[in-house]
Amino acid sequence: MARAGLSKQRLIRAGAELADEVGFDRVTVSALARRFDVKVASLYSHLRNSHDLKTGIALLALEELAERAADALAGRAGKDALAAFANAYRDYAGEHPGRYAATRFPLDPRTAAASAGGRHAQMTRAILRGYDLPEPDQTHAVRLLGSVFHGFVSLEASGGFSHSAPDSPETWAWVVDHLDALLRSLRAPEP
Amino acid sequence: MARAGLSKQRLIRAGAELADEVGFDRVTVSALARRFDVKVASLYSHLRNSHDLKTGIALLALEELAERAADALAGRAGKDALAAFANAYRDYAGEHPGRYAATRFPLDPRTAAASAGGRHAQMTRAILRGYDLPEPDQTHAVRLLGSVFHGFVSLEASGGFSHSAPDSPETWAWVVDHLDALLRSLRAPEP
DNA sequence: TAAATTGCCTAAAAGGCTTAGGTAATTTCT
DNA sequence: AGAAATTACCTAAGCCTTTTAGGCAATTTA
Repeated sequence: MARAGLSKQRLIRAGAELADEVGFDRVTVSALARRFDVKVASLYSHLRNSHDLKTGIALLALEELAERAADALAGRAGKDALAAFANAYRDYAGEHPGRYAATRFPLDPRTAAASAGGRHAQMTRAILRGYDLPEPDQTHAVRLLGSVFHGFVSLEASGGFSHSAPDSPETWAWVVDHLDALLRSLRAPEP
Repeated sequence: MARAGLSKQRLIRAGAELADEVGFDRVTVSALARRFDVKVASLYSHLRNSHDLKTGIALLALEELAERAADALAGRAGKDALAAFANAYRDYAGEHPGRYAATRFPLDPRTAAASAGGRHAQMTRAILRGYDLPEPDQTHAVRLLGSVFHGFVSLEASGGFSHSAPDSPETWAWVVDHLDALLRSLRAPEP
């Protein structure tokens, strides 16, 4: 009997595609087995359990998102960097809704520490460096940006903005604009 | 045999409690039946299906949250109203994490239209009235507030802010403060 | 080519969702 | 109050997902 050529990597990758197609919370070991035309139990040679699969998808998504954000940030500073970073975030969520949802999958502390999650915070701080904020404003600002980006993307994904003018890209630009203004207003005074 | 005295209302109420205890996505018809010491099939006289139960919990939560927000808003205006509204939101999510998660359950358009969701948007607009914003800034601002509140609460719930100083209530106050400043800066010029 | 490993299989248990159809408790009507 | 109608909960059964145990065949290694 020919083998299907499964591996943890391939399964996680296919799981991510499945998530984008049907939603992260509908990703199931069974559905994945069907996709490879293989019996369910076969997947358990590669995955400890269903939680393991979801964790894998989450880590993959965090990695991809971090890479996109890093690319977007390269060679930019100030508002330019802020906008590029914000767009990388929103675009990724738009193109890969299931993967984006996966980035919210709760990771146990050890896994989280080894994930790309830290790079996200690092990049946000890098953007803020251009605004030269004093502590503790900088930390507050990291959290504000995280909240706005995640909140916006998440409300947009659940259709919150879809039935009223102006359309949501317009609001997105407005939000980035005013976040920039807010951050500029916080610049540390010259010594 | 004595009856348990089930009803759709009671089931949804108990489902909401269960959600707060174990998480909204772990709310299950079976668990609910166990809680009432009744066979699973019995619940199907009161609920169409599991989706129906979750929808009910979502509607309950939206209702409760709207009521709290309305109470918080009563007799306040300007920054005072903004802070009270924001706190109502955050406090509710802190006290009732499962119910809060339920407010994000996707409702079909007809159900959503009949829900308390509309009142939330109305209240946000009421707060903004105090800032006297021109259109389309007002709509953008409604969305910004929604994004920040939801994003913050959601990141806080998933433990995003818990392992670093300053603590998250401090950031929350800071965020409300600077949102107020942002909104004030947008006030329509005197005619 | 024989031995060791690996990849996928069958089988089965446990738990969740849902429907169909039945019996006992309660309410309503006479 | 007693009969009739309704309601509340039950048993039974089918289907789906997760997970474990143990087996055989394909592949890799020696």
